[in-house]
Amino acid sequence: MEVLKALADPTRLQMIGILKRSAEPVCICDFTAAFDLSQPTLSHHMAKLRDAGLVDVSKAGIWAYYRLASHLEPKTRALLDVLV
Amino acid sequence: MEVLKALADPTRLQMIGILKRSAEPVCICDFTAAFDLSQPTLSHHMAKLRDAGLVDVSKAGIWAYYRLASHLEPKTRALLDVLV
DNA sequence: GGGAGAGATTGACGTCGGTCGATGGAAGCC
DNA sequence: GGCTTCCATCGACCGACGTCAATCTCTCCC
Repeated sequence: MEVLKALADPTRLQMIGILKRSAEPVCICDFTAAFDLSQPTLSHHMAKLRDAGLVDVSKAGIWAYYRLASHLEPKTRALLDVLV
Repeated sequence: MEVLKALADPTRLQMIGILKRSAEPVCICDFTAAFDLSQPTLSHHMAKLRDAGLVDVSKAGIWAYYRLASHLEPKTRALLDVLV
């Protein structure tokens, strides 16, 4: 349910799509370059995805690298396979 | 996307679940009995589902019978199979 | 025609959510 | 230490959403 709400936003769905298609973790700075939205807004969206358990974050020095959560529930994974 | 927003509400997701599990069309009066929400609220939710193309409605005299839309996109059908 | 019942629509209210600017905090570099 | 850069958080604004009471529309039946 919280997952569903997190995905029911165009920006976040696009974010998840990028993360799903990317083998490498992606830093916020890449999203700010791609999305024509302010950095706080993207950070807010990423927090929603994080709270929903959809992404994992790892900080490396100054940068924060996000990737699709490694251990998703089968139901959630099926959802992502349908959506993105 | 609009489908996703329509499903990202507990009441509407439950409604869709009822319709998906029911072989017979369901009238609004059945929902008002089941949901402890006012009739206008349920009508409003049903309108959202209708606008998203998720349900079909057929009026029979006084009653309005709803059922899962007969021709759903494969993607949408897969979504429902995962969610409900 | 007139009354009754089912459902849709309207108007209003409170809350939630997306967005931004400003600020805060941590890490690296001079 | 001081500066810069990246990211998170805060405060505020505004539009969207869920909810209800009241009203409207339509159909059926007397």
